[in-house]
Amino acid sequence: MADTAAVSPADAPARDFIRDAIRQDIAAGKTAGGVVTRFPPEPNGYLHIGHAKSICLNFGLAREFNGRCHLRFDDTNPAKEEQEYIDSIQADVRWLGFDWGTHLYYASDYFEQLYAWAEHLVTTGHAYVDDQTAAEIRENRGTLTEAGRPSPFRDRPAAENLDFLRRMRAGEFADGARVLRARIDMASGNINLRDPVLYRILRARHPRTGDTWYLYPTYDFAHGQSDAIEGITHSICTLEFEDHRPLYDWFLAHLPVPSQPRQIEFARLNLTHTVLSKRRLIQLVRDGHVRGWDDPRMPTISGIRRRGYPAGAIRDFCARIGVAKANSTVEIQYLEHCVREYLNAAALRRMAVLDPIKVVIENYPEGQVEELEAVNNPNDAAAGTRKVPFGRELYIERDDFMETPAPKFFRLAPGREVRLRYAYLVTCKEVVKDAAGEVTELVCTYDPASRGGNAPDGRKVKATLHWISAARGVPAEVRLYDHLFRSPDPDAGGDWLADLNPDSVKVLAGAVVEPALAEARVGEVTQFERQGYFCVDPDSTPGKPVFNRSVGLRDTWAKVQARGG
RNA sequence: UGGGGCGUAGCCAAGCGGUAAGGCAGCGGGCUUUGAUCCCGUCAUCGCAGGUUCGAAUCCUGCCGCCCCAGCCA
Repeated sequence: MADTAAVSPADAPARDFIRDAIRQDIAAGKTAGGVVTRFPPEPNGYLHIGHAKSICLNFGLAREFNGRCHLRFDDTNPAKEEQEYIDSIQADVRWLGFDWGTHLYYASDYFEQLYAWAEHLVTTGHAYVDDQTAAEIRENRGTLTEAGRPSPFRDRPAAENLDFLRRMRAGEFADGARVLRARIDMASGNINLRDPVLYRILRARHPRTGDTWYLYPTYDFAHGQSDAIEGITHSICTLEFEDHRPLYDWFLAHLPVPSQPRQIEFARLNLTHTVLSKRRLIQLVRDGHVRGWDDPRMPTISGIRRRGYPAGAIRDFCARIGVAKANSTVEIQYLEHCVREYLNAAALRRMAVLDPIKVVIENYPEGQVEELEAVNNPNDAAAGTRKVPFGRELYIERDDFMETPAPKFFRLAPGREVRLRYAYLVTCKEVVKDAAGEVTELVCTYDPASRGGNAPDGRKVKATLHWISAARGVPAEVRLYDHLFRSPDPDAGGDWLADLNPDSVKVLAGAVVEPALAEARVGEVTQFERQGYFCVDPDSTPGKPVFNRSVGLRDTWAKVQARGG
């Protein structure tokens, strides 16, 4: 399945408050060097669909404005970060279809410069070393309605602060013994301005800098300055950082930074029937509620990829949900729609019987096999055709037969004639059951004159079924997925884990697929006609392919059934 | 009760003073060798209340509701 398949993104150029702001900045001459954005993940977990929104936004902006987008790891907290995450994040961004060129950076690349700026703030009287414990600092920070109290060390002489800061760097003090704080305003209504911590002592091995540092900058002290160093013009982040913008700007104003980036905040993505917080995703993996970060039920990029969602569909989804500042939760059905739409154009059609029931065509010659021509994609003539073997013994879907057909059920039933796709019209003559009363076989007759699917007399049938030759079909395992959580908002009930969907995966070990599918490669997605889109899982073995259902086809019959009871 | 945001249909979202785009879902219909795709139709007066104006979702005022902030996390 080519990722280049046509999906028409909105014809009109995207329009949102961020693009408007950038256009204004360009018009005002504030972007002489071009528009530069960045995607700044912390390598403490795997990327998920929410990050995809940010990635598409940042890289998309760079593309639209002929600028560039940097990939920068926000690796300021070695206690939580790992190389595994650094690697997976790069793979995921690439898979999504974006390229940072030579612009791969790490906040840790700037540790030396950041430290120099810390000394600068100390020297200019804008920062001080605080000896208070973490508890004391918290205590003195005040509350939402009460101002904070100044630290007893707040007015320490600059020379003394500088000495302590250098000794902090030299590793003379224990973890947590002292911190460097900005001297701003302990009474500010914005708590971020109540003398925020700039550096903390932390003896942890950093994935990139190893053991060279005993102190690490906080996010606030690292982020804006890193943006400034890289010449980022627009630093786009999520709403929870809105309160940090005054601090972001404060650093840019008080330090001799090489550029003045602008921070703009947008609402992060929320999706129904899943969770998107890193903490929870980690918990799902660690506690074994899923099989790993790439479990097809996970909203992670790696999970989505294994599930068979094409990168192009994700990009389309991100473009269609838009960017705004209102908190919002997108229905997961919208994502599924985008996947279907993309795959409808791109995926080849095949036949597969998930839950087989045997059919014997009693008037079809024993031992005879015919190769019937089937279309690969009715919406794309260029996809060509293939041959599908037909024989006396076949399998059809158990759901496609009802001994006593319900109203509006127009598939196979005793005495009823239906079409076997690309093959013949067949009529059910007899129902064979086992001792338990379970239907084990259907005896049918076929109309030899209906080869290909149409009768010369022009008579119509109301249903067309997919089928597989019993002799030539290939056994397969098929995994059907449903939403990971039962309710739209797993949090609503108070205990999100209690909302886990016990039926989020259903394994069908006895499926049988057409021969052409035996050659499908891992990751390839095809449409199983009348059922959905299925992706070859890496668990596949030479004799037995394993398929993940990416998403089902729209099922009007299921809807009718549900409505009718 | 401090500070910062947000409120347009079930969901997402345009709109930037001139009389409510689009997509998803839903509903009705057409086409059909996938009950798929595709096609057509249908589906809101903009949180509330005042005010300004010839005219307001768009401006002003006051309410109401929701979200974020008191990590040496990001």
